[in-house]
Amino acid sequence: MKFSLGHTDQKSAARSGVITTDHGTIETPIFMPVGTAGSVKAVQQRELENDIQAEIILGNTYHLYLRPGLEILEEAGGLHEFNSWNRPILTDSGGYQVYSLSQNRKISEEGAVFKSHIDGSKHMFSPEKAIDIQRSIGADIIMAFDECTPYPCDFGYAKKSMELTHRWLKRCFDRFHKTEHRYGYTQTLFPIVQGSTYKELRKESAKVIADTDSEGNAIGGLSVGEPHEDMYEMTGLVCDILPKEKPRYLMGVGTPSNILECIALGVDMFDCVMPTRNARNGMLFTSEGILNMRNEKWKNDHSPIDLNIGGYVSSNYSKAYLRHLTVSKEILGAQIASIHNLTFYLWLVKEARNHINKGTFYDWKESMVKKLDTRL
RNA sequence: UCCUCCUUAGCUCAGCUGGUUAGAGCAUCUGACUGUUAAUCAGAGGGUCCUUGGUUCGAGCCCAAGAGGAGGAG
Repeated sequence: MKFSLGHTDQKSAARSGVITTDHGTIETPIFMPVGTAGSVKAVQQRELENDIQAEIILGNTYHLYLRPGLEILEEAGGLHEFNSWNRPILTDSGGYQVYSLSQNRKISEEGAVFKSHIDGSKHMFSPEKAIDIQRSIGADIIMAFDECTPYPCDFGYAKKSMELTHRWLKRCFDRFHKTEHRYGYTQTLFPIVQGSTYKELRKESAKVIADTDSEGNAIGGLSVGEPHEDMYEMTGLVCDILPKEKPRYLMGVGTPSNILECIALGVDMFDCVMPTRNARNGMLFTSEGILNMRNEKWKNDHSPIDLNIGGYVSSNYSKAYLRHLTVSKEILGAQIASIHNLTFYLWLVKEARNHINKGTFYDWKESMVKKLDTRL
């Protein structure tokens, strides 16, 4: 993997750049649609490529390991072959499941024991295992196995957890360096900053991560329920410490305005389930603001979903039609809403990139943020 | 013409030997959702209990008449 920095904004830490992987290039800042189980829910790969113009998507170690399982993925020749997506893929390590499946797991120095949410069976995830699985999946960017702490989290636990994540990180790198990519495409491992909402822990963690020989770095443990100001403060703090010449990935973020604010703080990569999950639940993000498609007020609104962002789906289907599909629980409603929301997210980061390159990012961001959080 | 059964929320229906403010599912409306255990979850509104009269301290429930519906007999 290679990262070359483009322009940097004068009034903020925002920057543009290009990531080069064996599966193609990614222009940053970028939003990465989440495809947990090898599928961006309700969206086909050709729609991701043609309509949404996604440049990289996510997969999830825990979910793919449980289903379909590594044997099938290896048989297929890796996830790219299996799901017919031949652009870059990033896999999360299962670290987030340490948080989200907290009812069904136990953490020790060795790793985490999970009870499968599918059949209740027990599985051990260690840093080594997380790397091995991600070698089998074959993503271009793979993630260190970490513990994502909940919010709120007391200082003592946050510190202990961060230190464990750091020890796990060393084991991840050891395993990563001792193993090879499987399918002829190189892989790169991103370490993850933790430290909850404590400045001194975040600084400490960021220094540890900055000192690794990684090709890119991630910030985890945010957007788990903390106030936005905390999220921005931690992100800004960490970005100042992480090296400029490596891409910065803020995991799990976020709302459209979260993304613009964090681009301003120096983040290059984002992923979030929000555009897809909320789409399936009837919520649309548009260039004018947020709307709930179930609301009665769209019943007779025959105007297109969003004319400002381009794309077939957003400029052809009307709000009234999408409301009808949503209220009727037609599958097509979930598909249209998902494609629209992702098209919008990709449009948003592309606009950000263009404004960074033109030197007009900060003022544009300030005016956009107000609009994006408006409830229509 | 007679007999039997039915009538409770927009719809389909619960509602005990009569006893607080009549419930459910669906539908409607509204909200939540941030490295997906989620096409999910939560909340709200909505009633002439067919009508009228009676019995009773008290009736969705018992009695009478009527209205509407379903089935059966002739």
